[in-house]
Amino acid sequence: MHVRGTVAGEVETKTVSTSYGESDLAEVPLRIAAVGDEAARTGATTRDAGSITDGGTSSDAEGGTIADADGSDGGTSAGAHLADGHEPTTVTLWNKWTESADYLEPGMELLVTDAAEDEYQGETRYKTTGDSYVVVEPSFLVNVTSIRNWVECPRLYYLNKLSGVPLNYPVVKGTLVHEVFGDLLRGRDLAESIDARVDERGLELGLLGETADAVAEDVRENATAIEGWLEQGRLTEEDSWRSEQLLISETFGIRGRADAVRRGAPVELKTGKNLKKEPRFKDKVQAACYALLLEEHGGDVDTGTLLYTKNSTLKRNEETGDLTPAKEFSMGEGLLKFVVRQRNELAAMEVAGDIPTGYEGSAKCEYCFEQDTCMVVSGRLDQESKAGQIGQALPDEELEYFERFYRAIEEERREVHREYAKLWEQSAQERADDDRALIDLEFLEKRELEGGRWELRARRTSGANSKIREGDFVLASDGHPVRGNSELAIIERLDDEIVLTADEPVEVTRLDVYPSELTTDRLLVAMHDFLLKGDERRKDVLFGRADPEFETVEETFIDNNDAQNEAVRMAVGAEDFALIHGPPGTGKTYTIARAIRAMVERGERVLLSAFTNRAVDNALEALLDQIGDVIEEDGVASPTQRNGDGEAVDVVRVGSESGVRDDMEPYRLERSGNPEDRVAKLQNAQVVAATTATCGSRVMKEQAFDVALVDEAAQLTEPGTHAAANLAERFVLVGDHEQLPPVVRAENDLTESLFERLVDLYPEAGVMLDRQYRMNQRIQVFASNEFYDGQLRPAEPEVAARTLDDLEGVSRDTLPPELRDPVSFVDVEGDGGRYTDGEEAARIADLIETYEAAGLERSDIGVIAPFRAQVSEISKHVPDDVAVDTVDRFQGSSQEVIIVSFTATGTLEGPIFEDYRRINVALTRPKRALVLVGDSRALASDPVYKRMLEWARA
DNA sequence: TCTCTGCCCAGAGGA
Repeated sequence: MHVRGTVAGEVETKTVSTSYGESDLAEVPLRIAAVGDEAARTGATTRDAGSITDGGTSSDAEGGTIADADGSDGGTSAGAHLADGHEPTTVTLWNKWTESADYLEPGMELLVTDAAEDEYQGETRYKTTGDSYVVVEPSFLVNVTSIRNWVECPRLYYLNKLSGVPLNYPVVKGTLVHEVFGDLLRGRDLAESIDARVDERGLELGLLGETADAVAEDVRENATAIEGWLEQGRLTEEDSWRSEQLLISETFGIRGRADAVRRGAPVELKTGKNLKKEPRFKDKVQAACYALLLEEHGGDVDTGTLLYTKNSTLKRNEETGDLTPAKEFSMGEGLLKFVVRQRNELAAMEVAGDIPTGYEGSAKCEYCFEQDTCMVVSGRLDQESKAGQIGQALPDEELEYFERFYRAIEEERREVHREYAKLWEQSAQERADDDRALIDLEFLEKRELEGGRWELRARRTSGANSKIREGDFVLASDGHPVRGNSELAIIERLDDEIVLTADEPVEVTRLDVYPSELTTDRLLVAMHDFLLKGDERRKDVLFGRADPEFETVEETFIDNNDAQNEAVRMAVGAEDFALIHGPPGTGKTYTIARAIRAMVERGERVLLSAFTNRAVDNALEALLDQIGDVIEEDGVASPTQRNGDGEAVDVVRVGSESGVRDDMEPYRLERSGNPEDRVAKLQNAQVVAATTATCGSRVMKEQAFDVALVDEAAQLTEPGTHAAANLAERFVLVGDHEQLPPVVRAENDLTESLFERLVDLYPEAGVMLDRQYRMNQRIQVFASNEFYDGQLRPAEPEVAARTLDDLEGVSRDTLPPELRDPVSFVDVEGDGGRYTDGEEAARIADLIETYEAAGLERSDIGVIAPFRAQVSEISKHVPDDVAVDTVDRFQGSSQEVIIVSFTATGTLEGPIFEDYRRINVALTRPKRALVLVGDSRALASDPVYKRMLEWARA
């Protein structure tokens, strides 16, 4: 039977004499969550456990045997122990599993498979058996490559995570050969595959200075060896192959993608050489990880195959050694258990937030090719390290900064891991309710595509929403993302009918969001680069050791708005950085565009970035409008724009097809194509626009800029801002810290943006744009007084006086008197719902009808609510062409009329109302009319909302 | 259960 629970106290380790001699044991006090054949193993709820039908994994079979031998039945004892699970139960871990016990701390999760029940002084206990695996924090999914790196050296694993892997040819070639291998397994023609795969990586190859022909030849050499070996196998035996399978083990807490699975056993491809008889140890470890994954998915694996393709390209006379590419080895239980113990050590360290020293492993530093890097990082970060330290440690404030942000980023990572665990810990319905899955789909068809991939189609049977979008990676399954038949797929189209592509066919009935650590990884690397690779002068300024400097610029860039003009001057003249504070409607996007144009005219190369694709595209559009004036004069309609002097300005948007807005597609840099051509396109671009996440990509990290301009900077974490700023000599941040802060999963230091910190630290390095072009004077008053010290004013009399009367066919006189003022309040007591309010929704529907009757277009009206639930409630009451959304999603846009639903009865409770920046955003979206709908008693209970009420009713 | 965007996934290799 399997035992699962939470460590409830200190672990006691001792050595005892047994009939086999001396043995180690560790006694773990465990608060038991589940005991049984299935529920405990998977950590699933009892209800979920019942739905599992295939009890076919080998460990289950063994588990059953042990339970029978003991004469006890896991299923029945489960209920008994769950009921009195408050008192910790002692679980004894024997022999080598005591190693894993060493990492246990109270509060950690522990799983013991195939445990035996024990009576000791009238108390029920559990102990490991010969078949047991002990898994520490099983819900923390560790990557196979992470385990592989960790086994090589824990410090190497850490360095990889911290500094990332830069673009280099061996890695790109290795990836290409793997892709071709996958294609061959799916039956694609070799020559065709090579051409297609090399073409797809045109941009990267170009950056590496490679030509398509040379790379294709190199890949062909390796791939031909594989092809030959595959042919041999086909001739001699009935092979069943599966390529590139993503596997998740909820028992062992491992995830990974096997290159190939042949007759149920893993095959790993390596592009390097190995002249020894045996595979390298770390390669065996990798294969063993896949074996564990495959066992959980119903296999029984006792061999692994390593394929060293370079072996077959070597000449006999070059070296004496074993030149056969394929090396098979048998996988014993000892290796599998070793791998699990290593995984435990890694998981425990990650969960505790510790940093490895290298002493955990046995690798010899003098043989390590990362020795120098390791010593430098250890030295500069003042970390204990087996390799030793070189260089001077960073100043204390920088070390403190590193630790603070490392901790914060790792907390974010653990949140991502919790998302993985929900794949099996939550039921399908819970996942769907959480918008993380689309369930109950009707499978329509599968179709093999050219190149061996598959197109899958399914239809929705309900109108349920989810956060899944086109271009996303999802787990497509025939029922369960982890236990069922499941493939990593890409959403190609998402209407009532859903179109996906995947490597292998699945009869899709369910789609789950596949969480990604990518953003977290990039934040960590960005912080590392800032502290360890960055410019000393920048650090002096950002750590308050030197003041930011500005070159005086006399030129007038914008002649009817002093603050905007000053902002452009500061942006252009900044030696270090400049800050542009742009409250709602103050033309910050225009100001950015003007500043970029000025920089480009000075011959500078500019990076334009923001957190979201939408913000990047908005800013890019404004820039194109500026330089676009000249195109129209010249009649040049191409992505190459011309500047004021008639010189070509090359603008490139870097991003994925699904991320970039359709009208910016002509500017998007396609990654595939001829390497020389691709790289020229990027290197010649004077303006490159990309999200901050993309700025952390290998391709973007090869680029250098004079200036980085970051829009919506108040919504970026500090490391996120570095991702863009690291690529440039100086930077300009544009944003408004009185609007919404960065979105982070955990409560931590990431919630304050670099923008806000610098505004506080160096107010003189910034300008606030104080003229707004959006709101009627009456609408603007509250936000101006409450959030901008009364500094925000209408840019022109026309703006101050704008009303609905200005719109064609609209007359305020036909509105009821209470709606004629630009700001009105509609008191609705509400239905007392927590996250919805049907009465408010109904009232809002009436209001929309009233506005329509007065001649307003429905598309001119927007409705804002604090909760997603209320957004869908309102959507049920109002026509489709009225935009209804959360505050968060309305940021950055505006409407003629905005109706705000407060969704609170009696009191204002909950964190959503505590952040006043959210009301600032909601109240500053309208141009001509704002209607607040809510319960006046609730609103009056908070001083800020009370002032808002007084203003609205005045 | 408060809000929620990014990112071709994970792994690719050197000695």
